[in-house]
Amino acid sequence: MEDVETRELRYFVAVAEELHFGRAAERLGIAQPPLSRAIRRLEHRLGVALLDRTSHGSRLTPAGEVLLAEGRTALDAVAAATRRAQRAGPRARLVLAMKPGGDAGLLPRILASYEERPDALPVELAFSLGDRAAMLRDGRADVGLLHHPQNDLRGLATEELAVERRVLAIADTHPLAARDALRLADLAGVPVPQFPEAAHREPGPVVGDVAELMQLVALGRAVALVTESAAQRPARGVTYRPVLDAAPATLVLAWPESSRSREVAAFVTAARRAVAPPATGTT
Amino acid sequence: MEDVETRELRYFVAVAEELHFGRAAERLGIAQPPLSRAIRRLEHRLGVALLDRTSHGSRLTPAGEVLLAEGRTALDAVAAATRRAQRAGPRARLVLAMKPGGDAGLLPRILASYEERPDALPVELAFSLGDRAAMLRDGRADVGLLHHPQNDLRGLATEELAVERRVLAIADTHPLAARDALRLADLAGVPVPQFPEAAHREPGPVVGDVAELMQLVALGRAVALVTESAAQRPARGVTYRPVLDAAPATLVLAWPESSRSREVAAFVTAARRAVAPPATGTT
DNA sequence: GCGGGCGATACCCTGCGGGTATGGAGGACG
DNA sequence: CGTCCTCCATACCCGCAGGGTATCGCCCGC
Repeated sequence: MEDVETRELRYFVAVAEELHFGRAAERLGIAQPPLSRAIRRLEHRLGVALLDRTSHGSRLTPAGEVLLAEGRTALDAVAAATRRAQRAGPRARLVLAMKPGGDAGLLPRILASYEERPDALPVELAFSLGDRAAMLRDGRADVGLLHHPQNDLRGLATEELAVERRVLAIADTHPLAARDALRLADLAGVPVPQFPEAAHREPGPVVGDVAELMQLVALGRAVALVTESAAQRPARGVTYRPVLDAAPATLVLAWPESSRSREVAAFVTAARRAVAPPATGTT
Repeated sequence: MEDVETRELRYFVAVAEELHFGRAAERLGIAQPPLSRAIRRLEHRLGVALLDRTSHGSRLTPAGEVLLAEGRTALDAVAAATRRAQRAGPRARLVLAMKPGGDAGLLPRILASYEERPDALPVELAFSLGDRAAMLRDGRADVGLLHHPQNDLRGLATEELAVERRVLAIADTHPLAARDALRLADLAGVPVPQFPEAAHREPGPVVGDVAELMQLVALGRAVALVTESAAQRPARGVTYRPVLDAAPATLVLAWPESSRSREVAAFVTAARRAVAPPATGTT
């Protein structure tokens, strides 16, 4: 019951993800034998087998599955601690993670509301098409604009900001664009691009930014479900069509649930005030 | 931006809590100079000062405050990962944290419901008067019976089980026992025992278990607010009196929000089913 | 049966984490 | 105002853990 160092956890996670000591060692930038030894020592210390080694790759034991899942969140927590501490030094600031255009037009009001506070920190916007929830979990961001249920909000506290319908971005020339409204079933065979975000080995083209995406859509090579507010910006060759049975997306302000940060709390309060219609406010 | 080892975090947390390198080193079981070096190296690597050293103790910088809070949760996460992995090995089991008598009488039904499942694991009961929420956070337990708002449920997912009124346990002979009902204000000067749980430097006697507590109450040296169901068990020399304005306690089943464990999910489902009145169930 | 791929073992070396001894600065107190 | 005491930092040393190279043993596929 000694204690486990983050290095050991990183090693184990690498092996568990690769299921191959050689590749894992390469990814970690070390040689294979020290890695084998480290994992072996870890198993010995915990008193459980983590991997079933065969001569053609390895497999996780149940304990290994658990350590993979819990170890990832532990590594995130460690990374979050160091990053947030660094950010709290001189030049302290608040990092807001969001998808470009993913604010439903609310961001100016929210920022203005926050910046009214005398103790407001500079707010740094971190645009990302990737997993913004992960940015909150590992400390790259302090607060984020996310969508429910599209994002996995576990471990995050949230404040609902708006509910948005989603529409389909599609090429003018696409046969489906001739119709006034669509259903999800109509999209069965159509390629939907994946951001690195959803690189869950799903099929479909992978795009890196919004411009690429719109290019693909205009060319008729793909379609994309976007929120109604994002569809305000016209793009050449692209039109928008309602999808009758697409679940709406709820825009939420999210932050790590464990946060006791006064600054995050202040930002959340300011955002809530900015979004709530003044009439509804309970003074 | 290297990476921070858990040892370094433990060292920093010790220093941050003691605000004294010598005492922290003693607590950690090492000498003071290596500790100083480790903290210095950590500050250097993060690029921020964590402590303001004076020749009479030290104080935390803002970055240090952040690292203390976030570092604690990170250490909890690491501990949770290893403990849960160990528990997932052979002799896998589910650990349920609860206060003795803190189940509002629901536990037998919950356990029976869970044990009906063919894949049910053995359930180990972990009785604790201490911080049961912390047991979930650091992996000593998998699920817990907690009270809202008495427990800090941040980072935990919960399922409401019951709402309980709280009553005052008081000695027969106590002057206040003569009255039929009390208000919180009546308890102003009366010592309320603290469990190590609430050892927030509050005044009042500290007790280690329920027997000690009841002894103190019977002797008139203390009173205790307990849930109505816990008051079912009579104790010699102790009576129970309603407290009109004591906020009720909600008994909740709680588990780590980040848990993806199939077993925890099964237990929660079983508990929900056991507690919901059959009529209300949406078969 | 043989070759190739993968993990384990053997062995060495460097650096880091730990120790003791001591210096230097700042506050308390006579 | 000088002295002492407290506390952290520096200097120096040692041992081991963590990393590297070379090689073995095993199993699977051909």
